[in-house]
Amino acid sequence: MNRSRADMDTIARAVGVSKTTVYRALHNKGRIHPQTRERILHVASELGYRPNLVARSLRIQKTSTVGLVVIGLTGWFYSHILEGVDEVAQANQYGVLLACSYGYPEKEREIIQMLLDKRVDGLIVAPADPEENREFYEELLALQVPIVLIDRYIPGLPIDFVATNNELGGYMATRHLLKVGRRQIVFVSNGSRERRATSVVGRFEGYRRALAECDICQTVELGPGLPDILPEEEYAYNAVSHYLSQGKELDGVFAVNDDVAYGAIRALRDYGLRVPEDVSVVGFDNQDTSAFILPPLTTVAQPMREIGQKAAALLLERIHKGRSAPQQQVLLAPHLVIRQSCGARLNGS
Amino acid sequence: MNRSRADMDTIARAVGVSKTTVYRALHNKGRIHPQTRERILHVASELGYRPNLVARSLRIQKTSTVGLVVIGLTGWFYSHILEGVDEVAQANQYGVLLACSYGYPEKEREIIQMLLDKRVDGLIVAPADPEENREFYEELLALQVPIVLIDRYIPGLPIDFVATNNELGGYMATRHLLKVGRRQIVFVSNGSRERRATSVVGRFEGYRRALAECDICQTVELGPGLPDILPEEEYAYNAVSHYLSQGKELDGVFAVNDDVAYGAIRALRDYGLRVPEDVSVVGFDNQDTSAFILPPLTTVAQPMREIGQKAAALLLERIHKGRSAPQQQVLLAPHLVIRQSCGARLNGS
DNA sequence: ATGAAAGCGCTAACAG
DNA sequence: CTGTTAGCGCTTTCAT
Repeated sequence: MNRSRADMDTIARAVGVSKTTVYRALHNKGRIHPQTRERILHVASELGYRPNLVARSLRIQKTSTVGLVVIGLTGWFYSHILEGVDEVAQANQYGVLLACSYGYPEKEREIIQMLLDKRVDGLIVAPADPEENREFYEELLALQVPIVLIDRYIPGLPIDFVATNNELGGYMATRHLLKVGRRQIVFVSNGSRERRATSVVGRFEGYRRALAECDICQTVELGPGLPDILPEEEYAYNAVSHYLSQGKELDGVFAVNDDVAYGAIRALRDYGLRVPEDVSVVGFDNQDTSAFILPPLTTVAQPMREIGQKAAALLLERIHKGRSAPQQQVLLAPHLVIRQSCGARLNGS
Repeated sequence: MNRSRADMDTIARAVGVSKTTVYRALHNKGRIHPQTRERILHVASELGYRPNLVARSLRIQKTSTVGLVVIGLTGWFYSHILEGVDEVAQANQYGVLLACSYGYPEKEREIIQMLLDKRVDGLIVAPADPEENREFYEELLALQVPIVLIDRYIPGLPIDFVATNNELGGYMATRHLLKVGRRQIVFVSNGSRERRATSVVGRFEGYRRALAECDICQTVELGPGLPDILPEEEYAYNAVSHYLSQGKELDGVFAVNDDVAYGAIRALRDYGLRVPEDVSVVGFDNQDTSAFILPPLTTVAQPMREIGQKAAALLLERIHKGRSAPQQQVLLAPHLVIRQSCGARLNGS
């Protein structure tokens, strides 16, 4: 880190003025003689001066850095969220300190502690579990740490939060399956750890509500119980295959995300069922790939990049406005992208 | 940032000792009376003391933070690299300051400047362009900034670098196509900006070499020239469709990555060509999805997470060992994953 | 075994 | 218009 070329003091000495004057010249603040300013600026660039932001941070008690903790990065979802956060952070001259919890609540705590020790100005986090770290978040709240949750929240805690309206998404997906005449619709989720996340729970609730509206009270869930194996496609493939091999029936699949849908479709096919003729399937996320597989996947699109942007914007607002302002819950609307995996529209793409 | 509860001075006063003693107790350094130590530790946790890492950084001239700049995060590739970096960073108590260049060389410079101002201890970067920022990197080199490049390098500059052996990957892919009897093999790349990257150039070179070995000197490249439109699937779809619509022929496709392969396959199908019966295609990256689409995609797998890990490890080594040690170029071996899109093995997965 | 004091590089209040 | 001084919270040298 010792590579910086010169500090303000060096410049001051070189020009023959005081450090304060250099400061004024560099920040164009307060009265300063244009000539002096020029000389200073010239020498500064001559010496390749660059401000030491850690010194500044220490002095002004603010780092212009936000901490971002997510479950993992390999999925379509968080990648996009991250870009959204990055965009607004860059636009506001903020840095982003990133770390993954990989789904472990205790790691999440460690990471956050570390970020706090590094004195980030605020935090954006996708909590690994809705319950495990409840007390921890209560403490953060008490400490007035600016924080906004994304994708998942901690029920009952007044923390700002931005996500897709997952319940609505699940409802829309299921309604669509119902509309194309399906009645034996199963919900395929992913690993059991993920299953507890409020986002997944929301999708399931939407699914349940839609079924209930049609007087179907039995919900069938595939996934939990199986060993947690990534990749998601494989997990789903196993879940659906297992269900089918027991002689159980289904004519519709609501997959918790597109990757899961791919795995489900493959399992159906391998079992001799045609999609969409025999079974309709709808996914969640609208990955780019979903428009190009066969059959093109009907899926619930959520505005991921916007979640990231909105979360960052909200956090910056919190950081600047401070403790005031009540909790904000931003729920972004999902929308259904109809393709061919449900048979609703066998042409088009 | 003012939310910290107590500093060393507060503790010192509370216990009735000096700041230095508190320091010794907290770090368990030097001689200190066990009793005093206990008392200090107790009061510290009582007060919820947390070290101020920015103060420490200023003092010791080291931030325990690395800067990471990538092109974008929405692809399979960088997501995985990032997790690799994150893993070893966490294991070594380092933080990761992340930012995306989105492919713009000037943004890349700005970002790096900002990271340097924040005094990161080192940088990991996937340079947007092999030429545009050449001088800039020469300066960084002169300034002795610890830096390792990933995925793409700047030809001629002695900067540490870790990536897949892309030339070999391209060669393996093309050899395979040749082996299954294909002779009219086209290379489908993506946007023209990306096309300049050394990783893509490498794949192309491997493709060319394999063809040359079979006395095929004509290479055909699809992609460059078309408007740069994301998503990649769509770009590839257009490129292949356009080629086909001109009445030109092909019996093999080497796609620069799996997403491009999906788009290509779809274009072939829509044109009435069967994969793998009429045309063989091989991709690059081995995304999880590739094993589940139809036909399962034959593709060149690269060890992405390892690239991230290795890059981080190499950087930390540089940071600690300093200027010594010659440039290191780490090329990780790719391997071919044979599925069914080439027809070499119509069973299995 | 403990303490005093200096200083990392910057900002900001106060004086002139 | 410019300079002096103090201090952010920590580490480290030198005394005691």
